[in-house]
Amino acid sequence: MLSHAATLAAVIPACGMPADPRCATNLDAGVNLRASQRIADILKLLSTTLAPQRRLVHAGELVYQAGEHFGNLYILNSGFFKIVTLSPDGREQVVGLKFRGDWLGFDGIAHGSYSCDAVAMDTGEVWTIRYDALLSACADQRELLTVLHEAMSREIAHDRDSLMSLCTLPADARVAEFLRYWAESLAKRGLRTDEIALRMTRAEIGNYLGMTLETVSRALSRLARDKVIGFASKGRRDVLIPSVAALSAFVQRCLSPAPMLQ
Amino acid sequence: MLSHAATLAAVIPACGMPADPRCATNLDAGVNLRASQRIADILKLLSTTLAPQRRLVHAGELVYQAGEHFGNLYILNSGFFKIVTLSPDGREQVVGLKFRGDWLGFDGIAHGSYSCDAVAMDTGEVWTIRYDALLSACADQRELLTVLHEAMSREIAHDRDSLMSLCTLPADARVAEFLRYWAESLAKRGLRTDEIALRMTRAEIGNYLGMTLETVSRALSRLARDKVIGFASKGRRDVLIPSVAALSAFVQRCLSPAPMLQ
DNA sequence: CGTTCGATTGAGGAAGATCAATTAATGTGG
DNA sequence: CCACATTAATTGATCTTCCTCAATCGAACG
Repeated sequence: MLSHAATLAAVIPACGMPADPRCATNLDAGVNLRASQRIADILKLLSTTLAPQRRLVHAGELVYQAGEHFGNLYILNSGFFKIVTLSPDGREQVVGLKFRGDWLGFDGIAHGSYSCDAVAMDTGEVWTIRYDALLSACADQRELLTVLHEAMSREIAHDRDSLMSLCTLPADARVAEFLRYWAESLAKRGLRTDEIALRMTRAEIGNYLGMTLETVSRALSRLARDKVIGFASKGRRDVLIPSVAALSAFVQRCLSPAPMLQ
Repeated sequence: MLSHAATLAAVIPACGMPADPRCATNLDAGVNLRASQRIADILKLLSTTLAPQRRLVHAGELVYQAGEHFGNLYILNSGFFKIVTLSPDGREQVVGLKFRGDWLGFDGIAHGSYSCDAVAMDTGEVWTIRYDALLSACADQRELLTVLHEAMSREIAHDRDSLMSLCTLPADARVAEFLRYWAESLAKRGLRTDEIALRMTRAEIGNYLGMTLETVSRALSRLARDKVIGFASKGRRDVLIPSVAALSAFVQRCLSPAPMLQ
């Protein structure tokens, strides 16, 4: 059994869902520990070399705003944030979610002004770094430039993943994948994933995933019915995720039209 | 009438669609001329300071491949390219289109290997730049670093626009917006936009826009029926765009449910 | 000249949007 | 602390959009 799993892993190295869920948990534990440590290291590096201005923000407050003159990049030390763009004709769209260690404001570099709003979804700490000061510091410290480019690269790669999910997954799978990504993000920051507090309304989730709030609600109900997720005792805002692997499995099940139970 | 339009423009300053199309054309001509010149300047700068290896690629050939070890960034001197990602479970997705002056390979910086394929859609010239050589050059020349960061920033901002289109526009509008973006991209490179050769099949366009090839075909037929686009005499691959502003107007018409002719 | 691939168009069906009603959670002022 | 108002979530019924399946047509190519 173990050897079979090992063979599978060798054949499909990029596959995110090994046969044995416990195996995945153990593997991921190591990966997440390293990721969590790396985020901490980077924050420490930035803190010591740049002495960023620290700012506490509360739910609903803006880190920066569309149209505002670009001059700073922001790094999240804690909290959860959403990136919202507003089109000229009034369409509003959540285009990103940000966690501890993530950078904000890259979109401003090219245009000279930010093209979106960055909104706190709960209380958090934001570090402000002047872009020109960062560039100066990068001249001395190559490590800093590497960190910056990695952050931008990761954002580009992740946006492409989002595009893929939007284009290829049916609604139920998109919701499951959304929860999986949220749980993964928490895990990579050393946080619990068995009970997560989505700080977004169904409408916000739906907006982010390109569907209506009713469809989100139905998808969540279906996930709960299939025991892939649960709801916390108080309210249905907090989601219980017994197994992140089960979420991945649900996504795959949506894609294979073969064995659809009832 | 004119004063009414002027009032509207004042109220909605960010609106991309002035009342008088000729006005838009004249304005855009200036913007595009500057954009075209800027692209040429950047290519010249890169060429002189980095002496990149130049490589000719033909339709269907890969610039780089998913999984390949990261070491280079690529700059397009000519041609049209698509970025394709393949998920572990076999879903294939066109996640980007690239033109002269665009950079390829940013996604590789974070992971250490590219996460997608870059495929030429016709004959073009690609410049290869070693990433570490680029960083070294950036240490001496601040201008180079600015150019690099602007390119990454633009990619991030554009990915968000794509996300917004996917999430908020109905199929017909998405196709119109796709054509508008393509035309805009050509204009910014000093190329004609009244007759454009889409080097993609309906299936590829549909994949990129998150819809089926039949829906793309029907959308194009509808656009042609409404005289927003036309088809070149030979075949229906090449699209005639008498007015880019008319494409924008069509997108807006799809969004306002009010005056739907028949 | 037939073969193949891409595009178009139609008919039917399914996923998801819209509309509407109900319930649950949250907050507010008395 | 409660009655009330408000906002969020759920669920059902219906309708629209888009997908799927299928047939036809056209262009390119050996």
